Amino acid sequence: MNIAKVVVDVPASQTNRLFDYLVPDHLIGTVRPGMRVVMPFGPRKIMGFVLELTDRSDFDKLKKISDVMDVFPVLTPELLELGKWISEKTLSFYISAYQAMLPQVLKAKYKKELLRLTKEELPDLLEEVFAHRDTLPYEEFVERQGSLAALQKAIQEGLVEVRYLVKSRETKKTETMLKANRNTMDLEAAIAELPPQASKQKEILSYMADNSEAVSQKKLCSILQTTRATIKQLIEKGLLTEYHQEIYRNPYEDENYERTFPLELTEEQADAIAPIQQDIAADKHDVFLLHGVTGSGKTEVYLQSIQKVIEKGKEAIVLVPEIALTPQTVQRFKGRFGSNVAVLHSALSAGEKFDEWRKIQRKEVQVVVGARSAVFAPFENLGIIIIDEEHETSYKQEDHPRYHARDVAIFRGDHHNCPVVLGSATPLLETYARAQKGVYQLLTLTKRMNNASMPTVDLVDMRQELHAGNRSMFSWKLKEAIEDRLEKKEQTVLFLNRRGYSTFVMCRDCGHVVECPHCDIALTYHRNNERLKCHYCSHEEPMPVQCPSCQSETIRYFGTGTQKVEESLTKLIPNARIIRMDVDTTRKKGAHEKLLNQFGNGEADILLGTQMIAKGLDFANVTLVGVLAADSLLHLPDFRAAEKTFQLLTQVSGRAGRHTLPGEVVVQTYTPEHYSVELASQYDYPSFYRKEMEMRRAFHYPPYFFLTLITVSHPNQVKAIEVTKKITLLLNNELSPQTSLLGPTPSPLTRIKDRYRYQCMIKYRNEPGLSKSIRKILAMFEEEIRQNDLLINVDMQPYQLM
DNA sequence: AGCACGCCGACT
DNA sequence: GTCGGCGTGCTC
Repeated sequence: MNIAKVVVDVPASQTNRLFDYLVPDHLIGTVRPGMRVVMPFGPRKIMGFVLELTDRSDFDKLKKISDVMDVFPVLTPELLELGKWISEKTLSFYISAYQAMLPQVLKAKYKKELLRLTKEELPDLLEEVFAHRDTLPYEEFVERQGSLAALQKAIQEGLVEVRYLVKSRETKKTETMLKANRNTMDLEAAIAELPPQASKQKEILSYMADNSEAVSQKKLCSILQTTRATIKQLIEKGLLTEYHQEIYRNPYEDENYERTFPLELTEEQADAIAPIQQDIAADKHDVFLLHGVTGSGKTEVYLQSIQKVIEKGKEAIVLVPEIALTPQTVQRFKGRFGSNVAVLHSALSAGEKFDEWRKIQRKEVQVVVGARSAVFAPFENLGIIIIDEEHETSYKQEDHPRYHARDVAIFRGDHHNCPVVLGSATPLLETYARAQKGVYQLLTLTKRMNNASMPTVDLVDMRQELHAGNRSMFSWKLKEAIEDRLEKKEQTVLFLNRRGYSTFVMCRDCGHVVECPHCDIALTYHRNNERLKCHYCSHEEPMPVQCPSCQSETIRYFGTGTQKVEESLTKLIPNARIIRMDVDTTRKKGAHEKLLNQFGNGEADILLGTQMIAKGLDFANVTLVGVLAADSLLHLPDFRAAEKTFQLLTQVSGRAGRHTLPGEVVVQTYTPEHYSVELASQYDYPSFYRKEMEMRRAFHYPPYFFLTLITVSHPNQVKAIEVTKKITLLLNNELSPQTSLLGPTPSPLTRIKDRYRYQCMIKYRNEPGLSKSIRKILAMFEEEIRQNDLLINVDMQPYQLM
């Protein structure tokens, strides 16, 4: 078993296969599958993942592995299998799939440097840049414009060597620990020997005499109000020793989580949890859809299922949408399971993420709560996987590998013989359809906890409002309701859907809209620095004083950004205290949490925000929810527009009246008669499901048809169209006649970063050879992709069509 | 992806 | 002659 099959860290189609390497004698037994290794690849050295060890190879000139990067495998055998499956399913490279499973810091960092091999003076041209150093970073050689010819000559003559360094980015945080050097008797003696003015030193020593265990320097300083300088003197006198101990960066260190205990389940909850717990007990894999109205206590079902898993000595993964991974959510899991929980989400620093990941790897926790990528938690004894808010689009990764966390969860659930629970108040249509067909098992919660009723929903037709002479963005009804809450000292959540309504800049004279010079999209106005920004590339420019087209000075920003809503709200109800939550106010680390805490403490009357306040918020004093523009999603070119509208309205409404006070929802809309708006106001998911399924069937959309989206992009528009056309024709020959091909059509955003984007949509019911056909076609364009700045993107089961 | 090799036109 | 431009092909 001295040959390793390795996936190399080169994301390219030509290297997307296994390479064989010899394991040198001193590494036999050390190198194991799932470890990262360093090995020569062509003239350089790179990182690779060992997939397996064997004793034979078809290749006769094997090179040797140069180094191992890990003490323990970072990928379990299951994850190695899973990676293969993902890359095949999503048409990505193996290496990309494996990288996606690991924390960022385990990605290799490459450095190239020049190494002097002789003690003698180098030729003038080289010595100039070397400046008598033994090593020289290669970038510096390039920066200082060193002579390539002189370098090549020196390498041939054996004076200089190019060295390739492969390093991992991970760092381990350490803490300085202090220990007394002698036994207690000696310490007393030492205290007596110290000069009388060394009072602090004496204090430290007597503390050490009282506490036999080692103590961290940080702790000691804070207890005794002293500093490193004093401690250092004692170390120099040989009375104390210091050493460094590895510690975890603990992002939740300062927070005290109040322990919670299992609540008594309602009858509905008990019925729902029973089949899940049966599966856990029997090591059986099923996929459950837990369909429960907002506030029906889905989380308690999760918590008590996990409890059973922990009792069995197994592990649990809980996925939560990034946007809902708030301290409130974390609190619920930490509160029940304490330090047995690791948390993984994007607000953590790279080092913190790595530490949380390591707790999982070392089996120091049994529960992980995290966003999409937490589905790869390296547990080896999984007992349950839970995906909360299953319908959320953030579970689909939007760049390679374009995996869906649900698919990964089901793969792992099958591998570990454990249940997968998908929870939602508004399941994705595809999911509900599978539950109807019996592929998934449906569990339903129809009632809210505490016998709370669903808030009443008032639809306000904004067209009538306009006819009646109200031109503001707040209807009379909403204004009255807000004022009423102010009087009663209750709170209001105002929701604005930003998409399609962001602030663009338009000239009132000629109608000219300021667009990004590199993308086909209007620039967004940012008030704080009076500048216009593009949300797709990094382009930024100052707010024009005159219209660039007609020189008129009546150029203004339009649309309804949260900033603008805040302004007019302040005008309308001057005494209201408002907290605004959007991308601008939550950019800083911890800002999100701070704002929510303020609102929770009653420091404001109104919480105004975008998507990020739609989910998971639970404040007892909120009795009014206002939706400013319910149909802003409805007119986007997306077959899920109606579904997304229904989801959003339901989720937002769910924020009101969750506890003892009854809730009310005011929904402002221009299309109150649309079935998604109307049925959401009645909380009627089943009717919405039936209606929407009819539409999907009629227009050949999921779940009746599968979709695959191929996007071609190129700086030259004609080239992009041409290639898309060619691909469409080729596919047409390959696929069955029942499959429909739409294309070439321009992407909804035709130009991004100066690249034109055209697409071809494949709609199919049964196309077993599709991946293979696409692979074949991609191979045909391989050279052009490499040389001609052509990009072809394939998304199997796309979510965002934009 | 990187990197070497090799072939060609443009210079000291 | 040889420097450096880029096209071509390989990496166990």
